[in-house]
Amino acid sequence: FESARLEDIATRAGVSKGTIYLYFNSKEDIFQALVKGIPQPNIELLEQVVQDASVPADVLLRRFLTVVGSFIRDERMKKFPRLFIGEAGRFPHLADIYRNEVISRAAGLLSSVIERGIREGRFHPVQPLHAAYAAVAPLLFVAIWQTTFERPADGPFDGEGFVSQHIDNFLRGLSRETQS
Amino acid sequence: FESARLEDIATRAGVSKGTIYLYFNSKEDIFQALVKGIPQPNIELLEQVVQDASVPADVLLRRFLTVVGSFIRDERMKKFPRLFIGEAGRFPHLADIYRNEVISRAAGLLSSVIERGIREGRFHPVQPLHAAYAAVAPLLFVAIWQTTFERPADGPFDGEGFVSQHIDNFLRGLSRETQS
Amino acid sequence: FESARLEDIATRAGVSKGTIYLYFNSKEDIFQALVKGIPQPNIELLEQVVQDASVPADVLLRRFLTVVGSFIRDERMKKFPRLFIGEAGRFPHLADIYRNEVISRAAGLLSSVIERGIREGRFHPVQPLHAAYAAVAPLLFVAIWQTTFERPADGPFDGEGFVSQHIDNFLRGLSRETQS
Amino acid sequence: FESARLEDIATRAGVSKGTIYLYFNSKEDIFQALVKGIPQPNIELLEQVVQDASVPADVLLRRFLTVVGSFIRDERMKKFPRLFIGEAGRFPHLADIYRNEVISRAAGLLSSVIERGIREGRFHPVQPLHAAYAAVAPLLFVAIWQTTFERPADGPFDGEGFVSQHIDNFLRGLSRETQS
DNA sequence: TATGAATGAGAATTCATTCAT
DNA sequence: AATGAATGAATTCTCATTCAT
Repeated sequence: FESARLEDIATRAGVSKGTIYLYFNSKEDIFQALVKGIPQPNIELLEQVVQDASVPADVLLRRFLTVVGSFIRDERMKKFPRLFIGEAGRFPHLADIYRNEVISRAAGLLSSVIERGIREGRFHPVQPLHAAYAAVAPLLFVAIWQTTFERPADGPFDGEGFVSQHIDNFLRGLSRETQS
Repeated sequence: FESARLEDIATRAGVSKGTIYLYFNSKEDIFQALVKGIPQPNIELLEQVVQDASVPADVLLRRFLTVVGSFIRDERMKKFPRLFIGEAGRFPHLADIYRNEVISRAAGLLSSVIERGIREGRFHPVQPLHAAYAAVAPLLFVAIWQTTFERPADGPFDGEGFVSQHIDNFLRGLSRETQS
Repeated sequence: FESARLEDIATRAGVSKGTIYLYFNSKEDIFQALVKGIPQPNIELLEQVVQDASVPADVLLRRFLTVVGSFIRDERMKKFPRLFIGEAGRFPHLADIYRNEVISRAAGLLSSVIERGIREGRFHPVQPLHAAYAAVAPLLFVAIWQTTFERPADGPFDGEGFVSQHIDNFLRGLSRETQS
Repeated sequence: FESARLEDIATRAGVSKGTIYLYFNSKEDIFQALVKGIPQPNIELLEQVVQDASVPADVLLRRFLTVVGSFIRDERMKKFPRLFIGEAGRFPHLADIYRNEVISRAAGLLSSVIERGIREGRFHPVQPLHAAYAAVAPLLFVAIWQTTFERPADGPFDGEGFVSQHIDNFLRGLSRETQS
């Protein structure tokens, strides 16, 4: 699903152009279905992760970002950000869908964890939604980098190492206790 | 230059489509020139910021990110990431241009500052290039968010506040000394 | 059978698209069968109407046009002219079918009645085939008007009144005796 | 302009597909322009024909139908009825345009002449709009016949003779005085 | 006999690029 | 140097037709 060309999507799915239209009414429909089908179940999983109030906010935050980080390194998820950013010009409605169904929901969950951490005195008193976006941005960066800018000649980008270092660093910055 | 359609570029520049081809050989050329014209001078400025070895790495890092943060909130710069990500499908070479001339150079500079900070014992011993990307990702996020996902109904996104909080948090996470 | 799309035809017939091809080799075949099934029995009825040589030509003509006029206001018959005219672009052979099996045969019959009327001195000495077409044209007009141009907002077109007035007027024009 | 395929329209106009879109925004636009450009000036001419109140209604009617009859045998006009009937399925709006801008206006004019003839006692007291449609239907028939059903093998259809006989017959039927 | 998933040629439309003036 | 009319390859979508089950 990485290409925006309908014919490529069809080829990759092992069918022909026409077949696609048996299942979707338009290209926009396909994207809508992609969003509903792939990231949304993950978002629902995240909702459960967050609800566990017995876990300290910093542990929860680490867990949350780790889960998002591995989601986004999944081959199919990885392609979403670039796909939606690229098609946003042609189909502005798609950007709204991705924002409302994925980004805003994930950021909202994350922001609530951060808020709790602040209330509990574990986190610095930051603006929670901004912090949520800042936490997620490097994860999106991995997806965009690997699908758009990475070149074989560079050798592979160590997404896992990058994500884990980012989480460590982000949590160190957010937490009030000194951490060596 | 916000639109990727050649006709819009021409209209906006106040000339006709044909005229563009007197100065550029192709759309790719135009983008290359855009990159040379707008972000590159800024990159060169950053090169100078970095060369000042008398300034402690943490101060330099803050300075660097502040500068990049205000560059990227400039109306024209803001449009670049989305523009290049969007066109990367059709013209894969464009992504290379942006990567080589902007992202890699900025990340290289940043990475060298971080490396120095580690050597000087001020920063945690992180992978410097990864840290550089993680530092810049939220800044790119602002640009992509504002050009692709922001909706008037939400009220404006406070880019300045977001960037400044990110810099504080990032530096807190990277530095070895405790910071309240 | 009002739609020209094979899928609609199948749905309306309560079978699947594939089933249609068990009975017909092509869309052209279906149309041919449609013509055989619906207008042709009517044409055969008309053939009998015409054969009654004991009836004066003007009476016969009125009878003939009245029958055609009520045929064509039948819901299914009404759709034929538009259907064949519309498909003629893609399948030129379809036009031939409708012409040969319906129009030409009906016009031939009508023309023979007119010829007899002329021989009997009841009708003006017109070109019989032209007169036949001119007699039938307003009937086709009703069908085309109602299926293509009529809009609910106008209120319904009084097909019956139109046809009956046309028959009166046509016969008045064709007959030699003065008629008030 | 007889074909509904955009590429044929372009070829016939001596340009390429793309060029068409410099002048029209869509296929629907082309049809709209065709209606405005070709039949409308003729309708305006008819409006003047009708305004001459010094001419008896029967003379005016003959003049009107003769003019319409020669219009419709013009190569370009001839193609309109079939074009609009054929495309009406895909673009219902086009049928409205043709109806409102051409058929209804012409029928309205004709109907007013017939009304006058009835008031003057020259014509039988018919329903004027129905009579107008009945007068015009054979003229449309010529257009549809020649563009859809005529085959070279038949020899050419004598459109002129057909029209003139129809006018004679129609007027004989409509007028109150006996005419041999 | 019946199905319905799959096909692919064909149609409308877009847009980077060319070229005569 | 500048124009803008013209091009045609590429893209989305439709629909008659096929074929394995």
